[in-house]
Amino acid sequence: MSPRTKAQLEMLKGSRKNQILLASLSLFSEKGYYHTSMKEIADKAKLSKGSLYTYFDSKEQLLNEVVVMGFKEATNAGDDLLMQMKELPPKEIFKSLVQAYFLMLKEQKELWRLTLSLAVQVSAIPSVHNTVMSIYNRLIEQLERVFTLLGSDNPKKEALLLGALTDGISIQFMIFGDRYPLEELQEMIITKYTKNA
Amino acid sequence: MSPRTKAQLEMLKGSRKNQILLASLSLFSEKGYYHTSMKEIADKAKLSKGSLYTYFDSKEQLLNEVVVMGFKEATNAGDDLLMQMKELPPKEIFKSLVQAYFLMLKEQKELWRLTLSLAVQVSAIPSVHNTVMSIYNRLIEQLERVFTLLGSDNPKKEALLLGALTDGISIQFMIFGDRYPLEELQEMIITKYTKNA
Amino acid sequence: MSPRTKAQLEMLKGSRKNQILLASLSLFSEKGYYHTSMKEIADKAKLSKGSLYTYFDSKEQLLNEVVVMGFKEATNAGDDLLMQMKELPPKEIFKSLVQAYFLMLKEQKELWRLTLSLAVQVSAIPSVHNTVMSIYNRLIEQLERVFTLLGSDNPKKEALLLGALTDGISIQFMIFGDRYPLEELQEMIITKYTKNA
Amino acid sequence: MSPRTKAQLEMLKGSRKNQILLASLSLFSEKGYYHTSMKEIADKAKLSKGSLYTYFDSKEQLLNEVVVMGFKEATNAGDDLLMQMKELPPKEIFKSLVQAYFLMLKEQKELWRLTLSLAVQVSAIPSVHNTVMSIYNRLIEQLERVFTLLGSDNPKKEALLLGALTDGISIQFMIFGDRYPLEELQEMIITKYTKNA
DNA sequence: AATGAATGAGTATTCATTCAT
DNA sequence: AATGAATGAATACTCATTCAT
Repeated sequence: MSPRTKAQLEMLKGSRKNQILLASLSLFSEKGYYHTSMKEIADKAKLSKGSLYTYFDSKEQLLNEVVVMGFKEATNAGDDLLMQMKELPPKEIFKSLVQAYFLMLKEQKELWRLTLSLAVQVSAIPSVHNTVMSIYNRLIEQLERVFTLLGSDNPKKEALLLGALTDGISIQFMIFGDRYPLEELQEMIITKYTKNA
Repeated sequence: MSPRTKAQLEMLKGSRKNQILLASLSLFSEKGYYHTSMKEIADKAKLSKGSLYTYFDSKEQLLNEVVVMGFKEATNAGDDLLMQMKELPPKEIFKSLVQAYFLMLKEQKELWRLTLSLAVQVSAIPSVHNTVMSIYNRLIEQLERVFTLLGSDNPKKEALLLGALTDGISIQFMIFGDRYPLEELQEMIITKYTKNA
Repeated sequence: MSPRTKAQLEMLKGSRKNQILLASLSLFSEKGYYHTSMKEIADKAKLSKGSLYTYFDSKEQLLNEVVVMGFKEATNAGDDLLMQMKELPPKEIFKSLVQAYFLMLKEQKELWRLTLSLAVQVSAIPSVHNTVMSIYNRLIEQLERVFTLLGSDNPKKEALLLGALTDGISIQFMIFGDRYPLEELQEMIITKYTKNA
Repeated sequence: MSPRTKAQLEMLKGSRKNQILLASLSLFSEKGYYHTSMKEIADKAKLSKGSLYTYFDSKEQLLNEVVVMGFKEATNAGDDLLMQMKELPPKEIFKSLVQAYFLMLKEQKELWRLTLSLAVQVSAIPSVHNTVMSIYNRLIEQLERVFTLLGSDNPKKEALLLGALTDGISIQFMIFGDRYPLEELQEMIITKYTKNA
C-alpha cells in the first residue's frame, strides 16, 4: 500500500529495463542489430527470453529505445556543458564542446557506430529512422546555439557543416580504429574554427 | 565452341555478373543487406537463385563486390578528373573535385548510401571491413594529392578532414533527404577552402 | 472471520468463478479455445492472470468447466420443462421441447457453438471428451423419456436421431448464420414427428 | 525439352503435394490442427520442414487444401453415383446415397471430424470457414437433386434437414466411437424416408 | 486471496546454400 | 551453364504456469 512499494517496483523495473538496454547496446554495436539474437540479449542481461517481452514489445522497439537512451545522455551532457559555460568566452565554449564530442566518440564508440548505421539505413527500419532523425536535429540545434554565440553569419549551416565533419570523423574512426589520429584532427578543427572567427 | 562463342559467353557472363551487381546494389541500398534475399536478387537480375552461385560464392562475397564496384566508380571518376585538370591552377582543381563529388552524391545516392552504410556497419562483417578500408584509403590518397598541389602543410590530415566532411554531408543528406541544402553547403566548403589556402 | 464473512467470501468466490466462466465461454466461442489466452480471459473477467489459478488448475480444466456449465444450462432447462408439462399430452410435450430447443439455439448461440465445437474436436483433449460424452448421454436420456411417453418402439434410437437432427441444425445455423431458415425447419420437424406418431 | 520432363516434374510435385496433404489430414484429424506441428507433418510426409513451404504458403493454407481435397473426393463420388443411377427408381437412389454416406463416414472418419470442427469454428480461421461453407453447399445441392427426384414438396429444406441429420450422426459417432449403433440408425433413416414418400 | 514479473519450452516461418537433372 | 526443389539451422515471439511479495 505504501508508495514505497510501488516506487521500488518501478525502480526494479527501471533497472531491469536498463540492464536490457545496456546489454542490447553493447551487443548491437559489437555484432550489429541483425547478428544479435534476443536469446543473446537475454543471456547478457541475465534474464529469460520471455522476460524481454515484459519490457519491450519487439526487437525493433528495443532498438529504438537503445538509441533514444544513448542520445538522451549525450544531449543532456551537451546541455549541461552549455549551461555551465554560459559566462565563458564563446571560443572557450566551442573548444570545450568539440573536446566533449571527441571524448564521447572515444568512450561511446559503440553507440555512435550503432546510431550512424541506423541513420544511413533509412528504409530498413523506418521507425528507428524517425527516432534517429529527431535526435540528430537536437544535436544540430545545440551546435547552432554555439555558432550564434560565436557571431556566425549562418549558424544553422555552420552547425550542419560541423555536424557533418564530426560524423565523418566518426566514420573514419570506425573504419580505421586505433590507427586513426583522433587527437590531431581534434586540434586541427579547434584551430581552424577559433583562429579567425 | 569457336573463340567467338567463348568471347560472347565471356561477355554474357560479364553482363550477367553486372546485372546481378546492379540488382544487388539497388536492393541492398533500398532495403538493406539483411532485408534482401537471394531470391529477390535473382528475380531482379532475371535469373535463377541457383545461378547466382555460378557468379558469386556467397551472399557476403556478392556484397563485397558490390562495394568494390561502387567505390571503383568513385575513384575512377576522381582519377579521370585529376588527369584532365592537371594543367589547371590547384584551386580550380579543388573546386572541380568538390563539385564532382556533390554531383555524384546527388546522382548516385543509392550507391553512397550503401557504401557508407557498409562502412559504418563494418565490424559485423570482417571481409567487408577490409574491402572498405583499402578502398577508402585510395580515396583519401586522391584528396591528398590535391592538398599537396595546394601546398598544404599537412596534406594527409587535410585529406582526412575533407573526406570526413563529405562523408558527413552524405549522411546528413541521407537523413534529411531533399530538404537538405546540398548546394549551399557545397558553396560554403569551396569558399572556406579556397579563400585563404 | 464470522460465518457471514465466510459465506460472503464463498459467494464472492462463486461469483468470481462465474465471471471467469462467462468470460471464457464468450472468448472461447468467439475466437476458439486455442486463440484465447489466459491473459485475455483475466482481462475480460477483470482479475489478474495469476488469480485464474486460484479458481482453476489449468486452462484445460477451465475449458472442462465451461463445457459442463453450458450443458448444465441446457439439461436443467429441459428438466424444468418436462417437470412442468408432465400432465400434458405427449405430443404437446414434444412440441414444447423442440420449441424450447430452437429458442435456446437462437438465444444462446455462443454456448452451443462452443459446446458443439468441443464435442467435435474432442479427441484432441481426452479430458474434455469424457466430459462431453457423459453430459451428452444425459441429454439423450431426457429425449428418450419423451419418446417413451410417445409410445415409440425404440425410444433410445429415436432419441439419438432427434439429438443428431438438432445438433446438425445447430451446425448449419453456425455455418450459414442468419440466412438459415431456422423457423421453417422447426415447423417441419414438429410436423414430421407429430403427424403420425 | 520434351514435354515428358515437365510432366514428370508436375507429377512429382503433385505426388509430393499429395504426400503432404495426406500426412496432414491424418495428423490434423488425429491430433487436431493446433496440436500438429509443421515438423510432424514434414516427418510424416518424409521431407524437410522447409520443403513444406515450397508447396504451401502457410499452415493455414495447407489446412484449406486438406479440406478441399477431402471433399472433392466426396462430392465427386456423389456425382458419379447419381450419374450411374439415374435410370433407377428414386427410392433406390436415395437408399444408395445414404449408404454411400454412412460408408464414407466410417472410412473417412478423420476427414469428417476435421471438417466439422472447422465448420463450427467460424472466426478462429476465417479463410477455412469460407472453404467449408462452399463445400457444404455443394453437398446440400446433391441431396436436393435427390429430393426433387423423390417428388418432395420442398427439396431444398428436406436436403437441409437430411444434411443436418447426417451431420449430427457424425458428431455422435465421433463422441461415442465404436459403441455407436451406426448401422441401425442408417436403417432407420432409410425406412423413415422411403416408407411413405 | 491477489498480483504480475519471470520463465522457457514450443512453433511457424525464412533463407542461404547445395545438388540432381 | 542453368535451374529450382530440397534442406535444416536459425530466430522472433507466444503463452500457460509458477511463485515471491
